[in-house]
Amino acid sequence: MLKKSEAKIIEAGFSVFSANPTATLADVAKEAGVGRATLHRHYAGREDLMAALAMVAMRELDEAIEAATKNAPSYTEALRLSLEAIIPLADRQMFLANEPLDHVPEVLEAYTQQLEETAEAVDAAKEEGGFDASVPTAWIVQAIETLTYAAWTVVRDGDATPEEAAALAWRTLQSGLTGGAK
Amino acid sequence: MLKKSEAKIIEAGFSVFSANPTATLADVAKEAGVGRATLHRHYAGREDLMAALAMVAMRELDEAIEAATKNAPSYTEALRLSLEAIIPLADRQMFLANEPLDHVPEVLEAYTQQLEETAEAVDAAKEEGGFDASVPTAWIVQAIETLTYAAWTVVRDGDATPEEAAALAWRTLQSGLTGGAK
DNA sequence: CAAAAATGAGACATCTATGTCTCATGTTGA
DNA sequence: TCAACATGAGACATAGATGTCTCATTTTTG
Repeated sequence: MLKKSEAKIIEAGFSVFSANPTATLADVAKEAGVGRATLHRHYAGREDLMAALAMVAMRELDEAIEAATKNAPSYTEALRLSLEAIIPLADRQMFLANEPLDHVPEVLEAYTQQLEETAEAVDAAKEEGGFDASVPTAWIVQAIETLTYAAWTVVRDGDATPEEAAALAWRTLQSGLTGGAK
Repeated sequence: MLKKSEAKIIEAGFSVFSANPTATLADVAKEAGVGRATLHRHYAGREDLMAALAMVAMRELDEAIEAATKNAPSYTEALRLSLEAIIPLADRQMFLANEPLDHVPEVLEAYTQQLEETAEAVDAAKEEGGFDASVPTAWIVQAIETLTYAAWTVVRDGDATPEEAAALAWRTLQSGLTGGAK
């Protein structure tokens, strides 16, 4: 459990960096209603803070997926439910995608594990016939990631509700966007 | 036509910023084999340089698409050919996606126009039956963009050749990744 | 060749984010 | 209540990137 100040700083970090990835630590402290020195007492520097945010973000993703797929009837359906569950979280976390955190071992390990879990889920769905076994797993994983991003984008732009965006992303993955001839 | 130094600086900009989006102007000048002052003589600052890079990148995209689709038999096929043509250019330009250039009117206008052209192409493809008319154009445009990014990523990671990646991206868009039941 | 333009190198000033430290104040828990 | 602890405010030093300027040299152009 995080202490009170730490929680406020983390929350402010998500809020401020989502709006502006190059925001200052002073901006974060201000948003958190906390002195700049206090921020430094808890997080040694920008990189530490970013790493902490990344860890929280990945834990939130894990929990959301866990909750969404607890009673899923199949691996394929679990992937669909995961996609749906993740989209609302995306706007809190997308800024992390552009942060160079690979050299923080803890973060790298957690991220790698998440990718592996997705790959395993995709492989399991392939077994069920949910995905074509001849399509590389690496591509399916990448497509899931980027279509999640696409879904978040259209929601952000007001072009769709989260539910609509999730449905579109899943349809794109599963059956594509082709229409019948006119 | 760019002068010699300007061309070298632009090329160095693509190279250096692709590898590290937060690289210094000094890094760019060094890579260009040019004095730092010379860089400033041509581009007032980082933002100017980024805007110039963005304009060049968009012109390159335009030209690649123009060349690839000149003799396309249909709008749908033109989109497929465009996707294929764009992927090899992506690694030069992806760093621009995370730059906040919206407040440079020239860049914003060019970017908006590119999106509009894509939307028009998608609408035309819908007329042909290439895409389901009931799927929002905004989603299709977004899916094309993000799957292009996905394709670039798997190529970068060595998981596919550009041709394979283009084929996978197009298949995902058109017919999805579903397999038959096992 | 001679004038004009472009360049390289480096000095210089500036600005901003960052990180550290101190001290007075406030908060919490025993 | 009282002692340990956390915090806010602000001063301070630093480092790095940026932008400007000068001057000698090179390159281009007419």
